[in-house]
Amino acid sequence: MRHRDENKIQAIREKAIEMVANDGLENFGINRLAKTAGVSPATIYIYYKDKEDLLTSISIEEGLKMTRSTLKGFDPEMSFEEGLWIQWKNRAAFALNNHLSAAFFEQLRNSTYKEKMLETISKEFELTMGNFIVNALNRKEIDKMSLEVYWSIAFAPLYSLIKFHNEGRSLSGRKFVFSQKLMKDTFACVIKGLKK
Amino acid sequence: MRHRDENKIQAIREKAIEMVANDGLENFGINRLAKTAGVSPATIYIYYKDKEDLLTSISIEEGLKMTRSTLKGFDPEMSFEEGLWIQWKNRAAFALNNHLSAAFFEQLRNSTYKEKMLETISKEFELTMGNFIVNALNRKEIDKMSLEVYWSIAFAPLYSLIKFHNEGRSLSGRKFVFSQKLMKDTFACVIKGLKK
DNA sequence: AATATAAGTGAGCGTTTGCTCACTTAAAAA
DNA sequence: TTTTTAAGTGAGCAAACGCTCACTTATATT
Repeated sequence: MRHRDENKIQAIREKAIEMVANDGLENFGINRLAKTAGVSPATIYIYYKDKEDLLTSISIEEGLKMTRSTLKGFDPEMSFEEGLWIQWKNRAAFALNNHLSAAFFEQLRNSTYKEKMLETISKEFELTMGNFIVNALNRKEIDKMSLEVYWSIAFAPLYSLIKFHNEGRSLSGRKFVFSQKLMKDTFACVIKGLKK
Repeated sequence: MRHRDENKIQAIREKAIEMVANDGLENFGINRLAKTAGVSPATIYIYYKDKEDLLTSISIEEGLKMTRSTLKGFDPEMSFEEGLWIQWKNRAAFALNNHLSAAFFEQLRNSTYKEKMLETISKEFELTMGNFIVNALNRKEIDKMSLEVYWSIAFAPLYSLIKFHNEGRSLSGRKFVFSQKLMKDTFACVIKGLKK
């Protein structure tokens, strides 16, 4: 039996991420991917059932990477402020160091493929985060709120900053640059709003 | 000279929005749109140069509708809290009453078409919002911060709530429902973080 | 009624799409 | 060394794609 060529399988994954991140999901195609990855179209179908399977599989892998990276050094028993700050730092670092992965993920999160991937990924998030928020509640660090409201206040601002950074877009005249100080200031604002 | 049939032109716009909102940008096509709108493919090209022109034109129109709707009854001279709250209410109302428009806009905002549309739309936003934030600064209602940071803290949480609502997704077990009370609570949190 | 002009069309163009098939190649098992 | 198995391929299919063209239709102008 012939060995699987790990270079090929990795080229497929890597180029798929690159292409979706750079040219958008709406311009992504299997034939183009095959050509870019230096592989026959048929080879892709050895590893993935179809286009949808390829995109959802890769997005789940990348999503889990991102989630795990975000939770590195985090413990649900931590104080609310410390725990949230670690996640902000981790998440920002991932976005800056894995720009293509993050952009790919963002594309899929806003597409018709989102259901399958979010189902898988949010489970990991819910478990850890559910405990964290319950602990913070018990210690009376924050007010009672649903997980969705919590997410919207605690994480949405960070995601927005990252998006501004990635798009290189600026609302004001000057170019927007993501700095540690800027993140810390924004975090301070968010924490102030959340804390009792 | 024959008259333009407003029904046709409107059907094209309407169905384009509907199709992108429901099936995603990656499944949107001109032939399909023509069939759905009850029109010849060639007719579409009377009104729009090509597919890109159609999508960007419509997205700019819808985006301006949304922006104007959000600023209804708003005045940059208002107190910070009152002004921001009006925008929250307006923006939420628009999202709930114009679900398809909002979903269409969100699809394009996360695609390769975003540049052209955001360029046009954010101008209107910047002017009004720039004044508003400068006024709040002068009155010492908030701390100095860039427009991007302001946007990320003041609006990203609301957009996140709306997204949860539209996706019908729930992180917790129960289904997430967007209520006036929920919005008010979230707003209180955000204001608390922003106010001096 | 005749003419001019722009709206609107259906058939279909060349290309690209997702995907398959008959086939070759590499390596383990016999 | 031969056989078996799965990896990997290039050519190419049917369907869909974006878009155009020769044409018909409706209305304002002459």
